Amino acid sequence: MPGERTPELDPDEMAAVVEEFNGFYIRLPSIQRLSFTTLSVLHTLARRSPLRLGELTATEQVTQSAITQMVTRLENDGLVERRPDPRDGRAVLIHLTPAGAAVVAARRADRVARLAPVLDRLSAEERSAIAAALPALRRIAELGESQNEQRGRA
Amino acid sequence: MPGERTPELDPDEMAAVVEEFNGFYIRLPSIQRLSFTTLSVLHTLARRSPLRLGELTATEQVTQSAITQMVTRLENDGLVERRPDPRDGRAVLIHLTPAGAAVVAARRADRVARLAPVLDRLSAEERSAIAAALPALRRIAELGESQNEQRGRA
DNA sequence: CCGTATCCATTAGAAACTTAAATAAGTTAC
DNA sequence: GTAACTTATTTAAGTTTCTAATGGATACGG
Repeated sequence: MPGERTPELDPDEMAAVVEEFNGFYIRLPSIQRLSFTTLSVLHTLARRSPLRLGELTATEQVTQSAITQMVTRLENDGLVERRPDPRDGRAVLIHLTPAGAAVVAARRADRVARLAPVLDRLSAEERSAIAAALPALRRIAELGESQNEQRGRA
Repeated sequence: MPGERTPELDPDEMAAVVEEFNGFYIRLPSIQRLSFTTLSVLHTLARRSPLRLGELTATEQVTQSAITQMVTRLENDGLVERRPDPRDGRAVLIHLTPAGAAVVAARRADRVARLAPVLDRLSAEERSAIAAALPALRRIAELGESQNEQRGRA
């Protein structure tokens, strides 16, 4: 049909839905022995490890002193590792260890296990609609990240 | 065409994308004076207020004592209000005040203001894909919630 | 009623964070 | 090369927020 209208994307509606969805999604994992900030650090490292301690501080909402202390705790727990940065002797590179990656993976697996049965209750059309939107959501994350890097530099 | 294949929705991929997207989305608001748990409580109340203190405890990952103390702080700040439950003399109903609702709304507005320019950089197709997926995402949140209620009862 | 369970508050102490200042080592610019 | 800046650690005191344990009031079921 010629006059077919592509659906409009309203940022307000999107924000409302995302918050609603996240309210559900965030509560999916059953295991919750680590604090929110700690999990956030591990998750950040899971996506881009190694990271300098300063870079890690920039992504989280705590002071640099707090990150230093947290990394020390995580290192004692064997979840991360400090290594020298060959390109800058002052810096420290924080690496996620296999054990640390396992924690993140376990949480992901836990979420998937609880998410999958819910997805099964959707219609085929609903599932395809979500599948079709995933690349765009991924691209938002990419665009937003490069934007934040520029914000950080300013 | 007859053999058209609807795209498959892989739970693992969805979890990966959602986490990636959330990494961006969570960091959108600039104002960050309240702790994560506090914001979570306010947000929960924004969707379903009033709530008994015990119900609030069930939704968050902290002890009942921590919720009692947090509600006291929030009450001093004028963001929530304690009122007796007419149906149960032991219980307390936590109401979100207009000031509390304003905090949640301000955060939402802040997010939208930062989200909108990123959405503008997407293609029209990407935007429609997301718009088309929103109802399904909303339904997941609904389905997941009723499921969690059953989990809570068990 | 009376015992028991439920709901919330209170207390004390622990954990994690902030601020601030001092240190140390490495890099950069002149 | 030297001064100025950066990066990270350490220490200490103070604050916030959490847990654990206890207690008090109300509801509920024989």
